[in-house]
Amino acid sequence: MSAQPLDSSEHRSGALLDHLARRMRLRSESVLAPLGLRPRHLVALTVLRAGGGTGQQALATILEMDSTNIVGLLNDLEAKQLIERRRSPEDRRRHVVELTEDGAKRLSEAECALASAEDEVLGALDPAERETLYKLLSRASTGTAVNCTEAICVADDTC
Amino acid sequence: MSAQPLDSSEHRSGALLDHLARRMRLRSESVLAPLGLRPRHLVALTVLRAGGGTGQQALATILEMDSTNIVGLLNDLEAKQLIERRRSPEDRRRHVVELTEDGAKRLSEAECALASAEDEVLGALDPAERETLYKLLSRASTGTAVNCTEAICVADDTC
DNA sequence: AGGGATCGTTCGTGAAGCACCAACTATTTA
DNA sequence: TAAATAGTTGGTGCTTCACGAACGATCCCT
Repeated sequence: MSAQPLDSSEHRSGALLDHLARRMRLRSESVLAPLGLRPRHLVALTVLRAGGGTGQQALATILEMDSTNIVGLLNDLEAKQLIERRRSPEDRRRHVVELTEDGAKRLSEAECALASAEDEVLGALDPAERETLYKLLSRASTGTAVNCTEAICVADDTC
Repeated sequence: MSAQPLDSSEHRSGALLDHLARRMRLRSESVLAPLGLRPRHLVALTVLRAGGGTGQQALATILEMDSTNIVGLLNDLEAKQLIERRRSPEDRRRHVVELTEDGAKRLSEAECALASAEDEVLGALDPAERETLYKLLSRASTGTAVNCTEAICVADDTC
């Protein structure tokens, strides 16, 4: 699928993506530590916010992680009461994972805390460009557009 | 520097960046293996192509890696004759690192080989959007625009 | 009711990436 | 000459991660 041949000018984003993600992650770690979160957790929470109510096998597919490793990740998050696992009524084998209120709040806090990190890494881009970047990344990461009705960053003082 | 306060709508790209980079990296590894390269090598080569002729300490700063680990990375690349270390005439302590012809060629090959991976990961974006993404990432990663006079993918059959 | 498949879970193992420290050489600079 | 800098080497330990094996619970099909 998607055998669309690109034009002659080949601009591969892979390495750049990797590079920027690394730089972002390095800064994120120190900022996120006081919140008890790690970059991976952030990714998971973000995905959950975007497409909540997924079983954790589906989550494993989205995050492209081994399902056994998903368990540990979710254990962390559940211990902190940022997510909830509920058994699906339709299929009681299934654990439906959802963000709790605390989780959404913590995610917003984390995003606020990351503002300075992002300013550093994306310093060369103006706000409009960052918004464009966000939209592109968002579309790419979910395959479908993520409706932006969340994350108003109501949280605390740091913002 | 860059204490520009963002507007009210908070869209943090960090997690998405991480997510996409991971997906890309997973696919890249298998594709790159036959070329004897790893994603990290690709990143280094890409940075070198963009801002060649840097000392390796500067490289460490750009890549935000420990300089001791840079050495190993460059050793790999030099052993494959993809880069050259030359002593700077001005400061003979310094090793100026530059892409060799082989290196540029190999990089192009690698980028071609990554086309399918990128198609998968960025499948939701059309070519114009990918180009936009590339430009944004490129600007962000170097701080300044990268002149796009390279990587015409002259290489081989796979492209 | 029985049998096979599926979801989540736990445990363990091994490889890889990476930060960090310490020591050394060659070279520049004060 | 002494101190600082660029690169190199070697080692140590932490963390992440993929992968395998086994298990209970549950669904689905016959």
